[in-house]
Amino acid sequence: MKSENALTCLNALAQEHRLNVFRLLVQAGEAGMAVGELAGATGLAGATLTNHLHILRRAGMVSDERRGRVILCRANYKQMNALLGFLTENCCASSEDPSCCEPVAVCKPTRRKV
Amino acid sequence: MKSENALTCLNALAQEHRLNVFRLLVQAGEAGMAVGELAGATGLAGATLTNHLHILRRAGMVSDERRGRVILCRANYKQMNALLGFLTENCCASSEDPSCCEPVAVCKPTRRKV
DNA sequence: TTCATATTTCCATAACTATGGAAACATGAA
DNA sequence: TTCATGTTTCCATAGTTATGGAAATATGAA
Repeated sequence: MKSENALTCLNALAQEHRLNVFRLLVQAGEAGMAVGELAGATGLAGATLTNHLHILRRAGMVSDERRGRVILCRANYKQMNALLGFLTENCCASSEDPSCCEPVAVCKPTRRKV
Repeated sequence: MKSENALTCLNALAQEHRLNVFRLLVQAGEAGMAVGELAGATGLAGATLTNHLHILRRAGMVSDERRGRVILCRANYKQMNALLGFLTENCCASSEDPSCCEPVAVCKPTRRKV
């Protein structure tokens, strides 16, 4: 991920309601959440939520799919991982301090299919 | 890290010049960089840079130390790692999608002193 | 003390962002 | 077609953020 993209992603997440929406979508997982559900969960007015979703979409953090009248939103884990990759490289890559990368408990101990 | 803090950190990094400053400090490592050096490297006016540094400091991403007439700034890796931890948990923790966490090359393969 | 250098604070201005009402658009049901 | 529902677009307003000049502060050197 280029720093330009990372900026867009950081920006998308650097707002209370958008971070909240993203977390809700992460919790919802594959099932996703309809825009209306998100509106209910966050208490945001429709137009406001649409604006925030637009910013998350442009950043590639959220994708959506129309299902009849509702639009189902999902968190885009790939993009989130790309962002984490960027931040990790830009936190650790050029540093000589060996302790720099250590303490992050990076991911829940899920089985990895290496 | 609480989501309130994460927001402050995200916000600190979600700006072109601040991300740039932070990356420069990461590259500089332990040696750090003086405010004046940062001004030279970024081309920002003093007052502008001070404002950005203030935001990075408040977020705990940058610490500084006076050395005579210059003020030496350093990236705070601990805070960066805490932010990465927050994001990772909020990307992966509650998800049932096993592929979610996989592709992140989290840290450069440094020797770890487990 | 006086001076030069480094940085910050103060302040005004310009630019951007968040908010939400009202109208428009999209879809499916009757 | 008509209607109800879900979502977006349009637009104005209020609030926040970025920028940098000028003055102030801090430090060390002469």
